[in-house]
Amino acid sequence: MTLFVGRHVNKLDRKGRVSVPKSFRAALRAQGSKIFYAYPSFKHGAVEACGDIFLARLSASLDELDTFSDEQDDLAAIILENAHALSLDTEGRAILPRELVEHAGLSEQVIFVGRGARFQIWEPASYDTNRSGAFERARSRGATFKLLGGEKKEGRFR
Amino acid sequence: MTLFVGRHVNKLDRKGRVSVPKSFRAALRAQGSKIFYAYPSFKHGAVEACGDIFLARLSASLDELDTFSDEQDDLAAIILENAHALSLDTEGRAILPRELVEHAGLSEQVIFVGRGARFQIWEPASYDTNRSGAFERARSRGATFKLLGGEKKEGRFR
DNA sequence: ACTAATCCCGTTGACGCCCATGATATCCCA
DNA sequence: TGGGATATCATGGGCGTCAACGGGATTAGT
Repeated sequence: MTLFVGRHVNKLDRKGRVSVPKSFRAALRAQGSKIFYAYPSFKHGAVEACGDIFLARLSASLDELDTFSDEQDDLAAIILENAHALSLDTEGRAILPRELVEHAGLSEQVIFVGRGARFQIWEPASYDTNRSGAFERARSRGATFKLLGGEKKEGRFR
Repeated sequence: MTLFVGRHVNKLDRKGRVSVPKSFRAALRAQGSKIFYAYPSFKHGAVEACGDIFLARLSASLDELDTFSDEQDDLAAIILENAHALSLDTEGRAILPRELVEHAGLSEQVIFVGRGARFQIWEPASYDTNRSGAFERARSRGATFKLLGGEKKEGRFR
């Protein structure tokens, strides 16, 4: 399975290293990635990251001439510009660039959050503040699955 | 058959392990899953679970959205984020994360409930309460089945 | 030579492997 | 048809292994 799933709390040691969760490493390996790409989230004070597959989608979107949305192209370009290619040491740890640590306000503990093709890295307190309500919001608006069928819309980033 | 069918009562031991019913394990294997994914149910105080196939659909539905649309509260994203990838030991048992145990109020006994592509894990008392409620509601509406026929198994029922 | 990245070990604790036991269901044969 | 033998699954617990972690040693880069 090439997907990033679930939440994992790990420590950021004083050398700036953090262990990437084992299941995330497995997903990266399944994507053929020996490294991963991390960039600041523009929606939140968090780090966002992905493997080769998602990055390739971003790149491909810029190469298309018939752009659907200039806004999307801008966002893709911004990500590619601000992405750091991070490698893993022999124990499966990565060193987070200072820029990203500051953007996300990371300290001792960080939480990895799987979101399918991507994942995020949060300061636990920020994560609680920003995301703990999402579950409740979804419930209260009576969220249900609509699609889940085999058919898919033609979208970009495929 | 890759579907989860029927009800099975199993024990949650003091290590937090629970045997996944044999037929459910067979369904997972038929899906090609050596693991399964468990997450808190939105509607009920229960654990919901699925195999690779369902989870891959969730992720695909996220990819169909514009990549940068406001996906934060999307149901699929929330599930991916709250899901735990659980593996089975040699005996076919999984350890249920504390978060899920608490959400469902599980104690000594749990009941596995097949729901087709997914299954649920309930505290037996909660299940009985909820189920009898659903039964009453359906009967008072004079509900009829549109699709396939109804119940197939005689199981625990109160 | 100084800084930073990578490697290498030792420690710790959780979880996966293993075996032994119990509880059912199935079969076989007198 | 009854009852013992067998197979299968669920359960309990001991123990080894490995992932996460911390820190020292080594290499690389400018």
